[in-house]
Amino acid sequence: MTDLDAPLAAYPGYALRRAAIATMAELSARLAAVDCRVIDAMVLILIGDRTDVIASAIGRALDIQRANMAPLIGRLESAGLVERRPIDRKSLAVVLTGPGRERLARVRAITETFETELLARVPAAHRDHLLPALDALWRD
Amino acid sequence: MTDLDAPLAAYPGYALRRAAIATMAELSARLAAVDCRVIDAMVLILIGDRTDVIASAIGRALDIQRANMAPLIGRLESAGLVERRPIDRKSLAVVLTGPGRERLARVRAITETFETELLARVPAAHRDHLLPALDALWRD
DNA sequence: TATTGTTATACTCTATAACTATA
DNA sequence: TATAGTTATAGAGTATAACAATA
Repeated sequence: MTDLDAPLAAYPGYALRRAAIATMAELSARLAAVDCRVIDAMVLILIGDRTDVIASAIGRALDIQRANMAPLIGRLESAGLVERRPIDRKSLAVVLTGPGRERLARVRAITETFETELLARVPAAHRDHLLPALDALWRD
Repeated sequence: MTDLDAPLAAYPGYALRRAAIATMAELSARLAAVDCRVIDAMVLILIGDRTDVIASAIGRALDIQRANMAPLIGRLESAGLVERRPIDRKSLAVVLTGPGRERLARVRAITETFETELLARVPAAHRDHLLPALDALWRD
């Protein structure tokens, strides 16, 4: 039967929404294998080897409200993946633990595979345009 | 200061997520002026002049669970924008009312402007590649 | 004065299960 | 047997307000 969403098909905003929902659902399913959510993976990758990253800065970089960082980091800490290290008497660095670094390695492997496959699904003629086009829509 | 999200910057999946969240937040803010959510706008545009569209079919087309269609259509009905017309003793067509068609006209105007501006923000060299690239990521 | 971390809270969105009724 | 509509419910995800403590 004819596509019922034909009236929306020409809108890049619609395609952007549908593509993001579909791909994030797929990534979410893959990260479940290592007990991580998409947001957890982003935070772990962002921290990496650094020992100077505070929760507020992570929130600003990923557009997560400061108030929502507390339970997020708390969950990662409860899972033994990160620890809070005092920088001064006000700020706490969020640092990966040993198990956190092991988890990051697995998260990186899943993410790299996912991103490679995502890009491979884009026809070659359009492939190199995707990232710059998307970046123009939110980095500015 | 250096971008804290540098370790994520090369991932198209990350850019896709950020771009979708940013653009949908903008569209959401604009549609609030006519008391519509993004999902409402999509449903109104999808229905248009048709009188043969049932809630389940809308759900399949937009990837909304059947169970979540009931309150969604109920809300549009309470707002006087749609009515339910029996097709047979099992199915109900969701049809725009007079006020629904007026609202749709305003929604279309906002959406067209939004989509035009969205595309204008993409550098010309990449512009025509965006929709086909995105479509490849979820239509298949 | 601005920033950090935190708690509490409310709202939206979404997914699942279960039920009734009809094609 | 499959589909349509509905209700109830639980889990994410997110936004706001407020507070104490420190830069």
